[in-house]
Amino acid sequence: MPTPSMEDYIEQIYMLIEEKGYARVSDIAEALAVHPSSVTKMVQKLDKDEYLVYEKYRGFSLTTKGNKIGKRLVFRHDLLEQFLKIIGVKDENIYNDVEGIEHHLSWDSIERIVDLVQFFQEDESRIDALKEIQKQNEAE
Amino acid sequence: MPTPSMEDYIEQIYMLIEEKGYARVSDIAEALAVHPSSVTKMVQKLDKDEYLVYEKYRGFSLTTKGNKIGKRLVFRHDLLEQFLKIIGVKDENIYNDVEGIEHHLSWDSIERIVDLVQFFQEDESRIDALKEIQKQNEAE
DNA sequence: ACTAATTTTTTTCTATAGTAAACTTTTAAG
DNA sequence: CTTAAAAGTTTACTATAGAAAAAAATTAGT
Repeated sequence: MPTPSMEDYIEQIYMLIEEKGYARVSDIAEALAVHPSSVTKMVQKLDKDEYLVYEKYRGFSLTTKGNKIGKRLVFRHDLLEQFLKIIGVKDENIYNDVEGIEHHLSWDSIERIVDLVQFFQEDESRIDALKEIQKQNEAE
Repeated sequence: MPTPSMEDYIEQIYMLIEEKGYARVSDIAEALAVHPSSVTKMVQKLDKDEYLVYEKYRGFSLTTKGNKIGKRLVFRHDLLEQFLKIIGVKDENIYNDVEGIEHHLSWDSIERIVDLVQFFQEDESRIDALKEIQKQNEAE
């Protein structure tokens, strides 16, 4: 099982590869706001654990295992962003909150949140009712 | 700002004091599943940061600051348990998930979850509608 | 093709938080 | 009131993850 930090890297690498076809150390460092030296170290660990294949100075690509996990991590991340958005969390808090919690929820909880998002999407009046409660509570 | 680990200790100490009037190193160690030596070390740090007053071998008690924070942490923990319960997460996953995420949500998100819990509590048919969606999704 | 700039890697260092084992203090039993 | 057990503390060690600075490799400009 990858650690939370390993998950951050796998997720980010997956997204970069999806978006640009490849992932470089400096892109990852930038996206995760860490130093390139930290990226190199982690990439070496991810290679050892077979999430990717690493060739010094030449780059790396996800293994089947890494790719499969990456896909799930991105799905989970996007779901949680959607969820916080729906319940009215301010945009400026969403990224950090998702970043913090995504690694700590069981897949049971994730599935329940899938249902919950669907619950709100399939009948917009539910969102309105929630907003109404928020307005009430805000007033106090 | 306390780290996630510090929050765990403050929260646990607050609960023990509420429940029994005092908190001992061994109780905390037991509750958090760490060794007594880890508790001593952390208690010393919490004393240095003025969340509690520590007297070697004699015990400790929360400062006003520690008490105020402890109260909020326990509130947050209980809220998140309620939330996961309502959306149908299995009991055996709730504790770990809450333990994982509680330190990583902004107070903005916490307030939105307060509203969400109220949304479900104030009209039970909403819970039924959610359960209906869960049944559908489970079938697939 | 050569050198300068960029990118990546290595090495050494930091902080947090936990453990094990030895040690000290407190408490409780006789 | 002494001593054994229990509770708590210290010290030295571990792992994870990140940073700074120096070194190495790659790439880009001329």
